[in-house]
Amino acid sequence: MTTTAVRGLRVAELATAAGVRPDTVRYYERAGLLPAPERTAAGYRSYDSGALDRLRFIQGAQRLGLRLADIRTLLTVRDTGTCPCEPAEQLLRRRMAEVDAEIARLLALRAEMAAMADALPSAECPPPSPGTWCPPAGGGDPSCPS
Amino acid sequence: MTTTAVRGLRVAELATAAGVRPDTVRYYERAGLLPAPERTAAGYRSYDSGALDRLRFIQGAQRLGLRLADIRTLLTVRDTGTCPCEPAEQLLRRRMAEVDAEIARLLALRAEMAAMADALPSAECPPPSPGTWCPPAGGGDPSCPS
DNA sequence: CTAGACCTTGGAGTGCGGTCCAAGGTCAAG
DNA sequence: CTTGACCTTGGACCGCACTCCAAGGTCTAG
Repeated sequence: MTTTAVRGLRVAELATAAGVRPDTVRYYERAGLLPAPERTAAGYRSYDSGALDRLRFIQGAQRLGLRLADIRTLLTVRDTGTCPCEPAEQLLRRRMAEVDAEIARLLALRAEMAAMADALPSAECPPPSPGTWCPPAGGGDPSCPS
Repeated sequence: MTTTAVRGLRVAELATAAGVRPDTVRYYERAGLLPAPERTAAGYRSYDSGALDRLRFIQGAQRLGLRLADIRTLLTVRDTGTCPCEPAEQLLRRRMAEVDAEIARLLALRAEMAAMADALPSAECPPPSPGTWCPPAGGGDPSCPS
């Protein structure tokens, strides 16, 4: 057998491999997302490649917009040996609904902003007109130009 | 004429009129978004309708996603008597670009999530399969189902 | 006159996900 | 043996926009 003395990754190596900072790795440990790793005689954290997988999973889930608390839940389920697909699917669907809502909101916003930008051409405003405004955004108030 | 002793709004009245909390109004004052209002003999803040306009403007700008610091800049310009259209237009365009980028990001994300949701049908996972996963999201890894 | 609803202030806390710090220990190169 | 790069810990701090708190003052209805 290969002697299993593979000298685990130190925290900075793991962090670099995943593209995060050492502090972030330690933070995840404190937050319960990464298990406490083995330690060298000197007390240094020593990670195996499983930790990198886990870290990458966290990043993937985070990219979807899941919060660390959700991700922790998923990881906890997995750690029981159960596949976390079921909770993951729920989170996924919930998050998809959120994303859809956000897209809709932003599209509406974008349209509104475009209309606004139109309404102020290259805009020469009569110098002192305090009290009126450009972006009150609410109910059509192109009070500024023309 | 109506005697102009219109008894200005107290902070809670202004806040209610705008749909925010009194603390928020005071916070805006501290943050330099609302000018220090007149005070009654007892030291109570007393607002006129201009404050409500201003507050509504802040809300409109905020709805566009502008940060309070940006809004303060706009308000500061206006307070000189100059129309803030020019800075407003810059902020508007910058923010539009941000919104566009965010929309694009979310659309890509949504597509990815939809593909993922497809990939886990109603998903019966072989009970203990730790190490593999559902949402690592990175490079196509439907490791969980089937 | 008293109860209760409002007002004042400065400062602390919230949530989220980190990020930085100081004081001290460890390790490898030169 | 020294230098410098790493590691350890607990805790403070960041940004953002609030939100809440305590301790005290004021106002108004009954």
